[in-house]
Amino acid sequence: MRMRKKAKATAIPVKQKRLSPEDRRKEFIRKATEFFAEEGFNGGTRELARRLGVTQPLLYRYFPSKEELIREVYRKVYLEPLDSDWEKRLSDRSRPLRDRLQYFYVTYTDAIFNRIWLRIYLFSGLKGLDINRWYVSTVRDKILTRIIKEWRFEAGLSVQSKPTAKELELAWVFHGGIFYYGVRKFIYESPVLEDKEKMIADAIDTFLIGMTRALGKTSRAASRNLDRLEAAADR
Amino acid sequence: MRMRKKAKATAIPVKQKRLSPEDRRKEFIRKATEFFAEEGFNGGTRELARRLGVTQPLLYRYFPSKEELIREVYRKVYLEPLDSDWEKRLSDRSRPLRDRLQYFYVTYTDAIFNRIWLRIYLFSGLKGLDINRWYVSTVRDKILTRIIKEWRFEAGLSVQSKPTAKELELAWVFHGGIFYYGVRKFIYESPVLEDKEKMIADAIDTFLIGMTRALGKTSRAASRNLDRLEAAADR
DNA sequence: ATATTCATTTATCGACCGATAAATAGTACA
DNA sequence: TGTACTATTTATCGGTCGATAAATGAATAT
Repeated sequence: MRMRKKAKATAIPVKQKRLSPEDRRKEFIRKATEFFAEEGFNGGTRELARRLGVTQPLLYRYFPSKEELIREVYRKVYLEPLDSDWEKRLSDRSRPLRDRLQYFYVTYTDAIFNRIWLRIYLFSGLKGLDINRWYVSTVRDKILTRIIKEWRFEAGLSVQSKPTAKELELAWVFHGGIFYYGVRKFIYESPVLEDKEKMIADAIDTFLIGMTRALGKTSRAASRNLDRLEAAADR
Repeated sequence: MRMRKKAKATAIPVKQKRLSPEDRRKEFIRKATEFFAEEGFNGGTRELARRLGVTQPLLYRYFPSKEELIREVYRKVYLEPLDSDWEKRLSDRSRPLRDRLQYFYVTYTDAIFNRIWLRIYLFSGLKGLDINRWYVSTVRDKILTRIIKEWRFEAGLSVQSKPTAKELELAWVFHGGIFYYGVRKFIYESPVLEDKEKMIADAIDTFLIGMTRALGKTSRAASRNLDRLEAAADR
């Protein structure tokens, strides 16, 4: 059934305000992110403008088109979780990999596990955009490949060659399992184990053991490492 | 930029056909599923009708509204992967749990790992519909709870009590990791390890070891079982 | 052959969409 | 205070949307 008539927005006569263009623009992008996260990218510019407390044509003074505004939203959302120093810390071999993974996934999920980020990510993912492909590649090349490299180092294996397809797949399943926790909590709004850090710790332990079991059997160092890991997992 | 004018659909004069109402209806739902999977639920009824080779108002002879047509799509998609005998087979204790899990996840993912199912699922999930909540609950109560129960049995633990939050969380991360494989392949269209069965086998091995490590330590049977599992994982 | 039935098409409605042009009003500076 | 500048609003356009009513025409019964 189609809505007959929308209750006319009671035009509360708020005194017209003027903001500096930069502030306006930032505010527009910020609120547009919230708006499109809830409504999807088919949300109308009129409703968006209403929530911004301005009229719809004003949007077009700041963005040449709705599509361009949405592109700004993408840029902000996709770059947000990546502007950290996680890459450096992930490679800091003065600490055990297990601790580094724990730190990385806690901070990374602090950045992306929220309704807005996840919904924008999923909406844009369904559109098959370049930026989404770029992000997935980045996760693979910058995060998972690095994790595999560090794991190989701790396992006493060669660090030079590219990760094998099997290594990558195990890392993806691990990463995806953690990611899905956020989807369950913020998209499906399903109850989850409240202690996120514990969930991550368990996933990491399982992942490291699984990696060593499935791929690290060939070296003595790997076996020693497995023992150590399993002992650590007892904590 | 907005499209100026759509190239008029060259009205190829296909002789008007009459189909039986039942066939028409089924065909409409089938094609509508494909259509909405690609375009999202904001796809227009005119374009849908064009792909069906009929005119737009005809849709309203078979469905009172677009919303009702979409509901039929939901019903079909959400029930499709569940009309199997997996629940029985998952509980068939004459076979090792590892094999049962392998069989279940191979057949389950055979059903849901395709572009259409996954996209409809994600689109509808973002709308926060009841049927999506119902499906997630079903996965938890019928699949994961069962898996935990069977795992407990093999581990020599009590089978009576409900799964703990921690057990459920480990199972969800496992399940989500596998699910994400399908998302990567069919939504992000990212390259994945082509051998799906191998991916599932590795995920299962890792999961079972992880479960026993994290939760099964208290019983002697569990320890024995762990040894057996680790031996099996060598295969 | 003619009448009846109903699947399907043609025509059209009102609402909403993104976008543009012109009018208005807040602000800064002389 | 007056004037120039521009942020913001009002008004409006063409297009698309879901939905409905009326006209058409293919199958079926008589």
